[in-house]
Amino acid sequence: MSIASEKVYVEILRKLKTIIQEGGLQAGDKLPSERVLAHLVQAGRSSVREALRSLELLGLIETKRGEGTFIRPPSQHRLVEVLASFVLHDDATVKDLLQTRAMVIKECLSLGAYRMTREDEQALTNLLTSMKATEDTVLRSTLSLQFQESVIGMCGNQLLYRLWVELTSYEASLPIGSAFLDYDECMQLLQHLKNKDSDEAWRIFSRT
Amino acid sequence: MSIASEKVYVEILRKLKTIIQEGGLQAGDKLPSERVLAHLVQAGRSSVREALRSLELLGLIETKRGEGTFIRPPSQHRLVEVLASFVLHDDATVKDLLQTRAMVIKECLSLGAYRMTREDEQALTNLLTSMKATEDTVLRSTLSLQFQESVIGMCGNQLLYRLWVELTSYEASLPIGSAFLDYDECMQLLQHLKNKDSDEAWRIFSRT
DNA sequence: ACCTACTAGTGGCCAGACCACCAGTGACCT
DNA sequence: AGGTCACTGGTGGTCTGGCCACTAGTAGGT
Repeated sequence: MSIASEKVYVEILRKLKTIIQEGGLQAGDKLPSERVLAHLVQAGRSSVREALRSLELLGLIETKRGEGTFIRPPSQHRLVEVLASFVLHDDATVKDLLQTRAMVIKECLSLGAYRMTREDEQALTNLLTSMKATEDTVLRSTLSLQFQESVIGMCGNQLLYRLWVELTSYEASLPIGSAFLDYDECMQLLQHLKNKDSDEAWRIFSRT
Repeated sequence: MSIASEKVYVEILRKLKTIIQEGGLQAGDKLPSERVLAHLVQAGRSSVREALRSLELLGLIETKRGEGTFIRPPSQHRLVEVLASFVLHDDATVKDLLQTRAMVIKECLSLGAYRMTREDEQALTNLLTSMKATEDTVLRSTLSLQFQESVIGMCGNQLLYRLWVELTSYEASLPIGSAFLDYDECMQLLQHLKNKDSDEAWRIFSRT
């Protein structure tokens, strides 16, 4: 037993993280099987499963019966969403989340406006034309989200980007939700970014 | 099996939620034992444990060997910690970290400046006098940290506060010099906050 | 009245079993 | 040679039963 007699599944989580890091595993990669992991970590399979289950619930990994366990891309995390589903209707918490998300967006915009390259511009423009072309509302909202994701990503700060992803996945699960921007808004957003006017860009988000 | 042949532990989570709601269980209350739950939910104990473990990782419940499982108050939820442990350590660069922390501080200051009460002011002043009184450098830095912590906490956003805590503690573990404020800086900070001048307050932090 | 030892109940952990499922493989038939 | 199909090994999904360590309450002794 370790010095601190820590719970086994927490220990496993830690070791799992080092396994992932040292193995250089990326999103989509396959983890060792539960039985192998149990042997690697010198623990029972059930303990390994307890650890994996925690991660699965959070959307950090995905398990497929008959195939294996795979690492999920950050865009599929459900950290905030899960917590929110259990802590119901806490107004203060909701306010905190929305407030924090707003802050992240604002910061990403002000960083991104000055980092936007010609390629970024082109990619965003392409998304816009795709948006205009389609009538499928589902596809439209997907593109809208992709547009936002690209804009946020331009900030060049991986940490902020992932924060935004987590917080947004929560907002999307809200009944009111609707974190989508329509075509016009996206276009204006792009224009403001071209002008490096992050304040105006932010206004697009805040006026909903 | 349910219609969608959902995974048992997810089903258990759902039932658990209804058990909590219908039982009117509050923070601090004790849940049924794992064996009882297994019987209630018509599942094996290991599946129940997998569900409970997920909740424990998030800090939604607390398990005490020999006693039982208890519901935790929202203030002890571990959303940020878990998020940080998986988002922070792998690909987060130092630049991202500092940038994000700076943003959190800035936002907390601008929120906090307008929420500061007489009590807050008094508490901060007390900390300042303690700081001035001591010569012990260790104690001084502790007080400095406490001062910052109080300032950040005034923003009234638990999420932001905990983000700051995580980011700061992580930053402190880096070889980079840490961010303590000396007595004079704390005093100026307090003065700016009194004037509700969050921009000037922020300058104290950013000039290091 | 106080301490002690016992007991029942709890979570912590594990080994093993069986199932459903998937992918690859090889034999078989055309 | 090409295509089909049953088989097989490996995987996660789940349950059972067991043993341990720990806690709190209790019955018993002093």
